[in-house]
Amino acid sequence: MAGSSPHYHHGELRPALVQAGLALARQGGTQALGLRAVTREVGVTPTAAYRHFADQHELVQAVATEAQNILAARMLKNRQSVQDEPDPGSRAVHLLHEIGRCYIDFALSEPGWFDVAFLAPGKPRGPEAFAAGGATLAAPFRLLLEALDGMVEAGVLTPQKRRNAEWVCWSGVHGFADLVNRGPLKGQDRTVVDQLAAYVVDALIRGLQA
Amino acid sequence: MAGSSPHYHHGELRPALVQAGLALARQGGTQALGLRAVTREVGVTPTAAYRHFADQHELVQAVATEAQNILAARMLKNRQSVQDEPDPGSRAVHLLHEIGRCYIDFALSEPGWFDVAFLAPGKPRGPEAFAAGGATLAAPFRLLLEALDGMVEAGVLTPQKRRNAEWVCWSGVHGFADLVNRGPLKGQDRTVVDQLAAYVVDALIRGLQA
DNA sequence: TGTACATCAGTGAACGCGCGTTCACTGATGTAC
DNA sequence: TGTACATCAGTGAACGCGCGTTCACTGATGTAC
Repeated sequence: MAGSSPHYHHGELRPALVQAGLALARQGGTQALGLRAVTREVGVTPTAAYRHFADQHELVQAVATEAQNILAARMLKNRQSVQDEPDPGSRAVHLLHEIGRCYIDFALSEPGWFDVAFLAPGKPRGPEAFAAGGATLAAPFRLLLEALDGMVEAGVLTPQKRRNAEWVCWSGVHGFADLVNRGPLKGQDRTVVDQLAAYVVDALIRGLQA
Repeated sequence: MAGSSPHYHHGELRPALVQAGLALARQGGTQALGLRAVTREVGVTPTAAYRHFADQHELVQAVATEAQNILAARMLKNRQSVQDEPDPGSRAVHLLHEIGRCYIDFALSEPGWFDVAFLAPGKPRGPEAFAAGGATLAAPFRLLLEALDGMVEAGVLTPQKRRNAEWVCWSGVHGFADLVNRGPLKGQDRTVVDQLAAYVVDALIRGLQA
């Protein structure tokens, strides 16, 4: 790392820091994202980070966004596999199912990234960041909204039941992920957990439609 | 605190530390439970804690259990209010509803305690602690199981759908709580959140029964 | 093309901090005779 | 009831640690003439 004297002068330090942050977070979650740790990983002085981020929190935030994007990319990839379902209704339902499964799978297979992406403490903690904006909305959440809207279009979810549906979905998968990663289901067999995950997602979707 | 020289010699230091821990956690969550911070609060040397706890983690664990018990007590209290429902079926359903609502309400009104109780990192993290034991099972979780069993007895939930039902419930309320406390719903109006909570719990229960 | 200069992304040293844990100790408690 | 003693829950000082952030600086980059 430090051996090759990378010369970040007027270079790509910012993205390099974010990438290093991703690598560290993958192993150790949010708490591995010390400002010193990240700069050390890149082979640069701690102070250098302050040219690109106001403080540690801003760095963590950047890594969090990147991790969210990784999940979104996986969701999009999985979307292909549902595409060839002929019936629009069951295609829409399957898509939602996939999104839920993908969220949980991400949490299980990349707990460190999941931690940064969805559990990292924000600093000021206002509702603004997510609220209803659009640009600042987490990418995976946007895909969830699209999937739900798609169900309405396909006629498998009434507009009335569309209301608040996103919170039911997100609560369910997010909670399940947390129970498995840090709660009572921790250490359970992966196959058991996967079956349970499928069941939970099923129950959630049934709850939406009922 | 330190002024009155409390003389914990052969006294009640252990419970005093747990109580102090609860007080600190109420404000600052798990991260406020530094071993030094807790002993300082009681007015005692950091070293003294090691007579009662093997290490910091054991202290945190004790506070966590206490916080869980507080929630369980609240759930039991709310149970009374459902007791006078005449029909056994709708009583059982209402009870489950109350338990869910209670969990979420606890998370919202006592985020610090909720954090220690359900989000504090365990140290070794095995499945043993919760798994299926009984004594080591978190008290609020036991109440959830009872409520679900009650629904089966009352005939409003088939034994087949009883399977895994606890995970659907817990995932949903736990996830919702986290979304409100630290996620996208943070800072939202309390009345809005309460309505949303009721809707989510409704959807979950419907999902179980459908 | 070559020189003088302004910009600004890095360096290196230092700041003050609080943490968990250890060690040898002391002095109050409770017990045996 | 009184004395000698063992127990053990506390003290106080020290350990080594890594953290985020600041400051004055330096030296590479890119620009103007």
